[in-house]
Amino acid sequence: MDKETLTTFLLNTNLVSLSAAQEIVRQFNHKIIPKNQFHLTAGKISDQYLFLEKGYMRTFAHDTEGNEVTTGFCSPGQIILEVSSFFNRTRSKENIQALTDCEGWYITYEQLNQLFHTLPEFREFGRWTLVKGFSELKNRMLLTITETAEERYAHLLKTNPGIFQQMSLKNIASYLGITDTSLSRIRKEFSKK
Amino acid sequence: MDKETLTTFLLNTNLVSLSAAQEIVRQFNHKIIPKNQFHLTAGKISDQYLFLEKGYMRTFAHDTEGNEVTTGFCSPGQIILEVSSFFNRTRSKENIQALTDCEGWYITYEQLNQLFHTLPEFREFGRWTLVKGFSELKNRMLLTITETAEERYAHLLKTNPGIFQQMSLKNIASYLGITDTSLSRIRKEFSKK
DNA sequence: GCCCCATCTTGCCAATTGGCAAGAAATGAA
DNA sequence: TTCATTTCTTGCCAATTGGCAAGATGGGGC
Repeated sequence: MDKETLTTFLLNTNLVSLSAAQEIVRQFNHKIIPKNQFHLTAGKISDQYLFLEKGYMRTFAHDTEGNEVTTGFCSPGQIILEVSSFFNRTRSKENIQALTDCEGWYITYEQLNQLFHTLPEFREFGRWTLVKGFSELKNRMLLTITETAEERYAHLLKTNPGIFQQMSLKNIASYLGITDTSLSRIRKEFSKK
Repeated sequence: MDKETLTTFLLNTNLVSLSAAQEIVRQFNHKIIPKNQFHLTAGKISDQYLFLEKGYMRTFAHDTEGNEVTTGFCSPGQIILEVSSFFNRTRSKENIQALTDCEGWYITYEQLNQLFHTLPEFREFGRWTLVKGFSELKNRMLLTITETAEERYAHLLKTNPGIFQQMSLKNIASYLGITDTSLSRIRKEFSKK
């Protein structure tokens, strides 16, 4: 149980000094989430700003017909939270579930604000995290409305092949915005090339 | 040329006091953007944190084949910037163009950071802005991958009918992720109901 | 080993969307 | 007004994706 990975992560952003990183890291608490358990459940207020050290998670919501839709995928080395719920203190519409046994470090909303207040460097880090998440979502949005399902599949396969080891094809299909039937067919066509 | 709308906007968030709002507003500079002119051009670094007081704008990017894709729509009373470019000081991939004669108030990146540094209340406001943009994009993403083009059209018509007065159907089509031909057909079907 | 259950694939057909080109309608300039 | 240009609609057909149900596959428990 050491926080080296988190410290390295903070330092690699080039936004926080070593001494600041150490002070930040001191606040984080250890967390273990066994496979299939939830880090966050829809209806609750997201209150943990989590750094995922080991394992994989997915986020999912429900569409207007009540079907489960995978909205995101979390790999080790990422900050994980439901932004809107966490910062607005509102009930989350999303669930965050462990796909494998997971391990990480978290602080509460209270602790985060305390750190934001006392450490400008951590504020910078927090902003960087938000901006990064925002940009990635924007890229995904552009791909989604401009490319075909097959192109989106190819793109995912190229940029994030690891997903296919962790998440069922059904979940990947809903993440891509298609049915599992279509994904299966696309994979068949794709493997011929 | 007065900044009342901006002041009201700040106060309505319930995040800034009147005295803080007045101090913030003092920093903003007036800006006029005639119809069809660009507020931001792809390749440039977004350096204006703009409050749009009058007029409408759209943001657009280019897909992998080089086609123009409308990625967003800006109405009066919104903060307008290319988040990633502005905060990371990187070249924007997006353009922001006036659809009508526009008028607003802006501060530079430099000024924004100065205000963030001296006024915690403005930091709160800045965070609120980012979180709001993020949540809206997430909602749009969920709609995009779960609903049909017709449902997305109906949704847009319901939540933002004003767009249809400002933006061409071709631009609205690319915003919805379909061709103008399909949108035309969808509108025809839709008007029968 | 065997069975059960969830996941994945496939076949059939329908619905949605795209591509292209021609024509209609609206807009703007002179 | 007239003309030119852009925008929008429509017809035809092809490609993509969905819905459903049956069958194949594979992993976990006993």
